[in-house]
Amino acid sequence: MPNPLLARLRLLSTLSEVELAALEAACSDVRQVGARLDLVREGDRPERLHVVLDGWACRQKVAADGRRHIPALLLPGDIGDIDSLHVRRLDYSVTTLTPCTLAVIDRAAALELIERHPSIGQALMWLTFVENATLAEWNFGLGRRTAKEHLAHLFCELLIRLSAVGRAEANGYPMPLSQGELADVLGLTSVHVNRVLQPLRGEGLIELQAQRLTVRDWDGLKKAGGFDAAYLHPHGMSA
Amino acid sequence: MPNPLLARLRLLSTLSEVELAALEAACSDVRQVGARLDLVREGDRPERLHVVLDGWACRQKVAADGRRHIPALLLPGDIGDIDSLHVRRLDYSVTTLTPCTLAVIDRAAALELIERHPSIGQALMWLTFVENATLAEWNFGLGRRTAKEHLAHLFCELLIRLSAVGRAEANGYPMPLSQGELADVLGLTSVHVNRVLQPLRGEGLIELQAQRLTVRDWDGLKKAGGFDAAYLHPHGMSA
DNA sequence: CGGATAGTTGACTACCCTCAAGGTATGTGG
DNA sequence: CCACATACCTTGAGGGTAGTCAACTATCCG
Repeated sequence: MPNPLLARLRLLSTLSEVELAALEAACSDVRQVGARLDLVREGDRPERLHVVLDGWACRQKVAADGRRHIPALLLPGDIGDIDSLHVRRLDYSVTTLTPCTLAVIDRAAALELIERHPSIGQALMWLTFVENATLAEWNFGLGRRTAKEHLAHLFCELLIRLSAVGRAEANGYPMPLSQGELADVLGLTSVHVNRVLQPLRGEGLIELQAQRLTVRDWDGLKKAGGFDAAYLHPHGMSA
Repeated sequence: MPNPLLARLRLLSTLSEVELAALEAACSDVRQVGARLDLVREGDRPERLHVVLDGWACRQKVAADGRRHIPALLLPGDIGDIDSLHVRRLDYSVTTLTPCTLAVIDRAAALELIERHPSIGQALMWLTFVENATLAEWNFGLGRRTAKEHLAHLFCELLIRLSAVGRAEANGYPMPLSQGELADVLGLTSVHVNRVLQPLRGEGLIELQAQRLTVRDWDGLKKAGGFDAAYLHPHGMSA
């Protein structure tokens, strides 16, 4: 199975083959883990970075009273805890949502890699900027979009992101999240996610069944979510 | 007037005096600008970085129908558009909220500075991670906190951030945002901000008048907002 | 077949929005 | 100095989106 982080950076960054090979070598410690498992926990002092090679994971924050929020979905090619490089205390947990294949990189090894290949550092910084842009877009969704718009927008984002790493077909993709997990992404309750899903289905924009989302009307879905992919920087560092 | 970005990095990063001096030299192009001015606009191809030396600015996104959201408040010591380093199209505008003093750094010069001093690149990456953590915390506020909790949380955050750059006293700070601007941060309407402000005043947690916020009961305010400063990484890169 | 998890629906509630009006503060020009 | 304009703040009434609580159904698995 090809490494989706490499596939992504080969297409989007300006890294040379030598640098890509060095990064690939750093991803040699590959592990399989089950679903619903904490890879790191809020408050941990991070010593390892986790690259998602296959499966879905998320960052999550849980308040003292149990309120839960998911500020990031981690898809193949994403680094779950990239800030472990320079931050000494994590303020979120990284949790698998499905069984995952991960590459685990020692923090010290990653820092050494960046020192030897500054371009890799730049590529990681670029990834961080894209995450930042995504977080800002989610902010807008949480504050200024209706639940229906927000959900449609999320479905659009996931199609673009999964396509970039070869995990989607033209008209759909696997959707392993429960309505409760979608709610924790969107800042809603599972009941309301269910209710908002119905008009999206009824208007013929999507189908969602058996852990699989089918986009029936891409233009309509984009319009319903006010979606513009620019914030995902789909053309990479140099465009 | 001392450079607040330097003050911050002197305290929080592991930069040497030589590196700090190099960064200071890069900040030599200082400009004064008025309030409510766009420094860069959504869609721009960025050629300059803007460091806030004094005054308040923000990142802002405006949808086609006029809905507005502010995903970041930029205080002295913040870099308004740090992703200009590696991103070729901005997906937000940077706008001044008050008259500001700015240092303007040419993008190429900044890249050269990082190449010569990799530690400066690491410090900037750390700043980006802290921004990221702040964005994630705002996400939680937008999705999972009530309006009153969210506003209290924001007031707490601003006290910590302004204190770090010497712009707050022990019990308060200048608050130049109108209720409408606060609403665009919190994903509310100005009417509701006004209503939520009243219990915070009535319970003796804060005073807010004449563009100045006074914290009357810090513990109470923290409790009302569920505030824990850890996400701001107030002890810097190495702690 | 039994148990657990997830999805669906209904009734009721509440937080926040919309629309509208009036009040206060500040600045400007005559 | 006053008249006026312009923001911004405050308050009220009514409505809509999303939450809560609860029950029922569907699906998956051992």
